Amino acid sequence: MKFNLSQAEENYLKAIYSIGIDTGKSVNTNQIALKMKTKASSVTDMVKKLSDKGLVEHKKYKGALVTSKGESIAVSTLRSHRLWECFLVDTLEFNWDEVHDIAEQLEHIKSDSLVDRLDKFLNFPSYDPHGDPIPDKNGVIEHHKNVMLSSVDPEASCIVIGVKDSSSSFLKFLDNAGICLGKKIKVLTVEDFDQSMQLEIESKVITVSHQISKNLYVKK
Amino acid sequence: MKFNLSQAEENYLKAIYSIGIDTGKSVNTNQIALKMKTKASSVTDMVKKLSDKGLVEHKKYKGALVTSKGESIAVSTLRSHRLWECFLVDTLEFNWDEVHDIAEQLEHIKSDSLVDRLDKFLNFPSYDPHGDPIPDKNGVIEHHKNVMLSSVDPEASCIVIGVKDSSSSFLKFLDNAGICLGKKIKVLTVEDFDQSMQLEIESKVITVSHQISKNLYVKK
DNA sequence: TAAAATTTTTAGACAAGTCTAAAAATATTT
DNA sequence: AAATATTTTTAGACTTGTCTAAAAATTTTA
Ligand SMILES: [Mn+2]
Ligand SMILES: [Mn+2]
Ligand SMILES: [Mn+2]
Ligand SMILES: [Mn+2]
Repeated sequence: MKFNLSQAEENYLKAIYSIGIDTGKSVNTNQIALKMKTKASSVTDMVKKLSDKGLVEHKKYKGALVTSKGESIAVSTLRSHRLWECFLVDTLEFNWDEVHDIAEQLEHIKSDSLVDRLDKFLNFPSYDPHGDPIPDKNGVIEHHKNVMLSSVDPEASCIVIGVKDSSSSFLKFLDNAGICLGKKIKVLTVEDFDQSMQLEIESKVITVSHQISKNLYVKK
Repeated sequence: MKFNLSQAEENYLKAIYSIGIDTGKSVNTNQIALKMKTKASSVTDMVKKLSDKGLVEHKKYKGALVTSKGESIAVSTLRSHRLWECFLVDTLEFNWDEVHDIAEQLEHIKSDSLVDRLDKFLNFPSYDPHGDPIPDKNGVIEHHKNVMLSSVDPEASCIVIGVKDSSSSFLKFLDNAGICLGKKIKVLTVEDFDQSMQLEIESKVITVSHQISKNLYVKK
């Protein structure tokens, strides 16, 4: 079967797929509505449509999950999104906080070979500018282990490998704080009251809220 | 006033603008319908809408013309289209017959600086892969003089500078015939009956129909 | 210039995707 | 196990862009 999906359908599939990956469970209507910034009733309509096309499995009142066909479409949209983000940052020299909304449009361009040629031109990158893994041509994607800065113990050091939130405001905050991918962070203290953290970054000390620390992926 | 136009609106504006440039006269509903591959009634609806927005001037039963606001949007869509075609051919190494339909989608991506950054990355090209002039940042566009191969006299020589038809089938024919931009062509004879032409291209002689010769822009 | 042909517009319908408000089902409290 | 609260679905409406068929205007022909 040949799938020529609308942008809306692709966006919903991506949302259902990624919430499903995060939680491991069946995805609720309201969770989808929240992610898609739309109303539950619109979600119900779309889920029905995707279910009719065999792209999601849906049990009334019990939420939805992508099928394998649905997953492969969602993953290829993610691949396209992340490669375009690489292009925008590496080739066109956008800042990492400017590219998400543009990639949100570019990911839907229909062409048999466009994304693969882009991949080749970019020299087959493994991660996008926000540290998210890029699926390969066959849809194989590495799932990283989701260690957040918020779970690092006092005195321990780690390296920033990704951001959970790609919003412009969060990324601008990180720019100002001197935090970027690959940067080494040492956790000095964690405040018991609000879980805010004192961090040492290149011999400067700063304090960040839990809101910040739970949106940064780190390793080691 | 801020214009956030739909893809359909941008495509109609481009069509009305380019037919208007070609003919110099007010553009008929049926001409637009033909170019847009749609029905006259749909054109009437859209022309009304564009007229309400002040982007075209329309007199009932008398056709439409873009206003200066409409023209500047049409030209900036053309600029985007042609720069993306350059990118696809020069950077991603597509053949010139593969890029039109992809650029038709890419031209509608909304971003304040994307097209200008692309322009810079491509080193400010003046022509797209089909020989069409690329408007600059301010919407200034060179209009070339439209000399067709079909109007060249026997014994005269000329150089191919553009194609009027960007369809894949026409461009593939040209590839097979060894005709590309910059190629020198000598007209040997013109058949009186069907205006077919005998051409000499790099010491090979070929015959082409009027259909072909009237779709090639040449100079000298 | 009147009849015929053509072009353009109107009228009404439809599909996609969204929304609000109300009904139905499920989950949580007591 | 009811009563209450929450979630999800349905019902009906709206927008955008399209279509067919019919009416109206314009142009061409005779
Ligand atoms: Mn999207
Ligand atoms: Mn990203
Ligand atoms: Mn287009
Ligand atoms: Mn072109």
